[in-house]
Amino acid sequence: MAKRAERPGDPAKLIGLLWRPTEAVSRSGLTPKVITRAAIALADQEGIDALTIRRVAGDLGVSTMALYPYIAGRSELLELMLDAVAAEVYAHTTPPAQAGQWRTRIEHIAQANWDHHMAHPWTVDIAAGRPVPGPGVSGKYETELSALDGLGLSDIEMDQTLTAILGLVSNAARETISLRRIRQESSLTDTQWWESVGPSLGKAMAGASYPVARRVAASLGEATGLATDPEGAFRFGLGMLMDGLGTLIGARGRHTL
Amino acid sequence: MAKRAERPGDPAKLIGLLWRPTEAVSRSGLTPKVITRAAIALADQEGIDALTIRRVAGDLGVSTMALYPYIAGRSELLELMLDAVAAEVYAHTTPPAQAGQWRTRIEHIAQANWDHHMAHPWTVDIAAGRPVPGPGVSGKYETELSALDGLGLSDIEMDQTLTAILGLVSNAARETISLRRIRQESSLTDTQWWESVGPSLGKAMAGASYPVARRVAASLGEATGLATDPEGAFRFGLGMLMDGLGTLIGARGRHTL
DNA sequence: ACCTGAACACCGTTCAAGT
DNA sequence: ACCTGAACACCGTTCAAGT
Repeated sequence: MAKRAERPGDPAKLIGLLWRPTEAVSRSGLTPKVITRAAIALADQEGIDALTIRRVAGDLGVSTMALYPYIAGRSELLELMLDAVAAEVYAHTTPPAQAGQWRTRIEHIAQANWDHHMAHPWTVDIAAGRPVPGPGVSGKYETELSALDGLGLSDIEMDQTLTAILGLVSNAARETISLRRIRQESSLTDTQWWESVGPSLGKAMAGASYPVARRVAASLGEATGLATDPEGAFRFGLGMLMDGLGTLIGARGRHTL
Repeated sequence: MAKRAERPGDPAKLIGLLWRPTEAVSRSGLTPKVITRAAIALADQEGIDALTIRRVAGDLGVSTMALYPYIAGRSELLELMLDAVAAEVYAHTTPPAQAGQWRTRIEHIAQANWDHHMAHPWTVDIAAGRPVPGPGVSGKYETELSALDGLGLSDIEMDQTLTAILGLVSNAARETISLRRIRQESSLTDTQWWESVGPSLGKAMAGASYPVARRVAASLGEATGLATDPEGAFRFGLGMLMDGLGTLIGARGRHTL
């Protein structure tokens, strides 16, 4: 974990980059969009740790410092990347009719975000600070809120419901992705890992006893072959959340409709 | 983001460190526990980026390389830290009676985990891979599953429900913490940030129109003064989740009880 | 047996210099 | 106007050497 001397990032400059990126092509062919595209391709293929300014510049065939006038710095580049992929989340998708079942609309949102995280795994590595004030993120937010509009929720409840749904998705995605990475790096399969850990763990745990945990872990292992099943947890959790939302909407409906 | 040459980490060695750490005190006074404690103190105060092997060694007054025989490497140290703080989550807490309301028990779990993340903000920065096979994490898991036991859920449903609850908590915690960090670093207050972003954003967005997003953002701004309210979303989401769980348990109760 | 220090192959960003 | 290269102050981990 290097110090990396990262600057906070200038919001006004960022707005310009997000909404009115320079289209003018200089002698090297660099533009904010070209750089952002190269950075996304790199992060998709090799992960966030491989995403260094030096590497992106190398991939584009220019010196490291050539990028700075176009992207301001690393944190701005990350925001440009997030906004660019956010614009694609619902691009290749036909949304369910607004007149139909709200459960279908919510499942559509959850699935699109799940697919999004799987297509761009680095999205789960970037800590969301203040919202990215760009066209991609704004359009995504508009699409998602619209699916929750007209159910009888207050504006704030709409935002909170959406946050809860997306939180469930990104949490499961984060765990799934980091499990996947560890599997790749460790060169141990899950079975091998358990074989390596199991016996010493059994001996080490000899004194202590965790009756419920032991029972649940055994059931999980039988059913999934794993000690943890983030995607299953996400689908189950989403179902419960929608059941709760149904109760809330239903109760209001009796009063207000 | 440096390459950092991080090794995957040896599971068998880790088990030993977690369950039977060397108590023998060498001439420097180093033990796994002493090192882990120093690392936690550093991460609590200065964050995960400040947690370097070099810094921990410096704080302990030894050379960098003196730590390696005791902790194996950085990734093992992180797991030792996670297990140590996991053991503290319910330590200073009186759990609600198992005979009482299950909602109370779930709220207690959620609150304890929220407090835990706030006390040790670096816990949201560490990607959970395979579960940490230590006494702290195992004890925490046992406590939490016990609170969900006997409700009529299957073992797998118990695990998935718990994952959903903890996911909601850690997601809200992660957003709250990274917002807090950005506020500290940027030296711009939220109001100043909006004043800096607002006008240029208004001009930039002139063409596009996001009617629902605009309305919801305005309501959020009025109510909370913020563009995002992770903690509110977490409490609202947890309520919905528990409503859904209640429906599920109730429906089964009618059949099975 | 335990600890140290140099070396390796990296970071993001600055600044002055080149074309 | 646009791009380059050296420099700064860092990383985790290796290995051989010291006490």
